[in-house]
Amino acid sequence: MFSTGHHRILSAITRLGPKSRTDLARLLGLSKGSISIFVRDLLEQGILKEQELIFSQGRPSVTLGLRSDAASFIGISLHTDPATIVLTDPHGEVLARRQIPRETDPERCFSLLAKAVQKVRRHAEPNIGLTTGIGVAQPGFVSRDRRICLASAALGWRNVDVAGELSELTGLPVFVENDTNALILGEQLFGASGECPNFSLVFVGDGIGSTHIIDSRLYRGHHGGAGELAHSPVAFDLQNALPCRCGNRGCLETLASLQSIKGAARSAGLPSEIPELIGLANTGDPDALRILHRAGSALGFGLAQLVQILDPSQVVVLMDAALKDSVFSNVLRQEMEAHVLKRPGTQSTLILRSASNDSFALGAASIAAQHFLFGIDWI
Amino acid sequence: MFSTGHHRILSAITRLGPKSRTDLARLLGLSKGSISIFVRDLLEQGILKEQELIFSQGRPSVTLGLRSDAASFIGISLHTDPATIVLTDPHGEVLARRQIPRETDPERCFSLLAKAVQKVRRHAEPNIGLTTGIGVAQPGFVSRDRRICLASAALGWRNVDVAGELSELTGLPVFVENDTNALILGEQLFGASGECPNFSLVFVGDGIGSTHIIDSRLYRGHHGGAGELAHSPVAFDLQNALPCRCGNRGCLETLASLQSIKGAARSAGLPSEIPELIGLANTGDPDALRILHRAGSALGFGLAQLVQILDPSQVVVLMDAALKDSVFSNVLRQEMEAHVLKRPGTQSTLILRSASNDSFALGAASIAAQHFLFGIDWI
DNA sequence: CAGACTTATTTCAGTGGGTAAAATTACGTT
DNA sequence: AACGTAATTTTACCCACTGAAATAAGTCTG
Repeated sequence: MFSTGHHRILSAITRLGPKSRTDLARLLGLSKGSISIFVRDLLEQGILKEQELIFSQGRPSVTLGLRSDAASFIGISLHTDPATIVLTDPHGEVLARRQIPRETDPERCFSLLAKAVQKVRRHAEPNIGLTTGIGVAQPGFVSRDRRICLASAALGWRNVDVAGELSELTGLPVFVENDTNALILGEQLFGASGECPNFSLVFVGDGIGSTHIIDSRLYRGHHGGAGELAHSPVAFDLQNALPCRCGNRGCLETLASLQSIKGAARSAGLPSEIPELIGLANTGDPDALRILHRAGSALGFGLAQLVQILDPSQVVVLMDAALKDSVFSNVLRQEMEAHVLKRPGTQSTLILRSASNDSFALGAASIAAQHFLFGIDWI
Repeated sequence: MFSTGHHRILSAITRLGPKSRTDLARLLGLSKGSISIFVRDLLEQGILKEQELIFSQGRPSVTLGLRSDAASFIGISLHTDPATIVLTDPHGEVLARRQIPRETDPERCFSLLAKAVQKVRRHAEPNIGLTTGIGVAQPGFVSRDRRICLASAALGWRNVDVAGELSELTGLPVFVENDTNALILGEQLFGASGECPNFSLVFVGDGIGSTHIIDSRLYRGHHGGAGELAHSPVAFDLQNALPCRCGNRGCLETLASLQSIKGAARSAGLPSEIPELIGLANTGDPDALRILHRAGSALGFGLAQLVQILDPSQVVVLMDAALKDSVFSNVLRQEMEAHVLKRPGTQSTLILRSASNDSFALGAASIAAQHFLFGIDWI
């Protein structure tokens, strides 16, 4: 239907914002003639719209933007227990959302999800674009073709044909992706990092997840294990190195994940819920401060490793809102800066952001959006 | 002259070894018809040759291989003081070599290099391929177009137009690259890692250099600073963290570089030359053992970080031959394995290799070779 | 050993994704 | 109204590549 030319145009406009035909020709290295034809197709299909006239000398250029009703996308997050289902437009605006219990039995899970998808679609305004696909974000490993869940400890799944089953029930194409990968793809498509060809994202939750966009593409690692920053070693002296559930010692996860923070709080006789712990720290409680300090500096240390090895243009750290506004953040930033090579003007920037409820589901939806907008081989 | 089709064929054959036309069609996703035409051109130009008949059922397939006399390439290493100049064939065989003092004054340096290049070319057998280009491997930062040395502390150069000057003097196209980058490109083209789309290389010398091939392409980092593994932090507890020349504390380089090993040996009143130190360690000297052990485990620790963050298919560590056959290697491997997530069958493999005198020059030559074989946009 | 079969390679007439340049459009300015 | 400028469209053409048919060069089989 659409050729790479069409998809490249959509890619540029989604990432860089509205552009004129002449801009696109320059940007993509195509002739104005080709752009003209591609754009006509996209206008006819109701995917682009002529948006704004820019006056200077000569004929005004007309910027082309994505139509909000070009299409719509379903995103499903299985990251935490209430599973989240969202319906978004091509700009990442949430048109409808829903939460349902996350079943671990595949059959029942998919059946509930399919029903929720129907409800979400019916619940949305009538004048939205045709829904073109479903993205699923789930913890664990996923096959390279984005169809099969190879293994997920959290869900207890092995070799579950998620795409096949869910596609059968809903009649829509389904794309499955690891949850943190989905997050960074969402950041790339819907977020502020669209122009960056090289950046990394780290998610701090019960565990720690990381992923990288390299050369504008998701980098999975050779065995699909890139982004195991959680198990990057931070404690060199084995006396202090805590044992990790992975069997090794000194992993970042043993110091900086929410689980480990809660564990440390419990051992110190403090409340193990994060908001309470941060409240205590704010009152100056030395134990609470010590725990948060240690966690923050461990993460900063791990991020410094990442920056030294990959030199991304930016690192986005996504975390609980409470955590983001606590000592944790400050220490994290300080410690990272203390361990990163100083080269003025060419440093990687650190962006701290609080995760929303829909972050993962939005990321999932962005994968379906990518497939619609950019075509199949942009994986 | 040659289209991407030709270059893709050469790329496949260089990396994967001789292949039949049908293999190439399948491998590159082109029709047999196109391959036929491209191959005819390459045979006519004397770049490929029909090599071997493979008999099975049906018409035997004929494998196509690179002709050794298709072309020849100059590689210049400015990595250490005697600069090395080699002339190689397309397989990375050294046809002639020469060493000259490494001048730091650009004018004089280039003039000497140009003369050495002429001598090397004259010195080689007469029946070799036309020399098509010069690669230069040098410490420091290089512009993205591979022409200018932006900054090199070791040479004291800033914004030196290496390609321009050397090209003027020799009449050959010149490609400049950071030394460690040249190393990994040589490994990719001439070495055993050609098939790997994702691998990393770490060089242990006076400093520590690292680079990554991601998706078959050299990854430089967003500011050209990927591969600063040397300044990745390994010492978490600041009491033990040594100050690094970069201004931070606890960098890998403060523990595992040859400089730091020699420094530690000197402080302990031991001989500061590596072979002697290793000799001592072999006799069981506790101080020598301690120093080598600490260096090895620091590097293993850093490599574990790299593996966790990037998940390469393999990590090649290039070092002094003596070092490679010492405790250092064993400890390095152990420490890395102790800190890498265990996932059977999908681990990154560690390859230890001793650096030869020509390693950097060969890497440099491989860049000229890449340009000839793969065309300009493969950077 | 002839003919059947199999597989590799070449030939050849399209096709689709582009390009380059001329023509057209739509503004401002004089 | 005429002119200058820059954006866009039209038009004629190019070329890399495809798919199918033809050809080549072997093995296998009765």
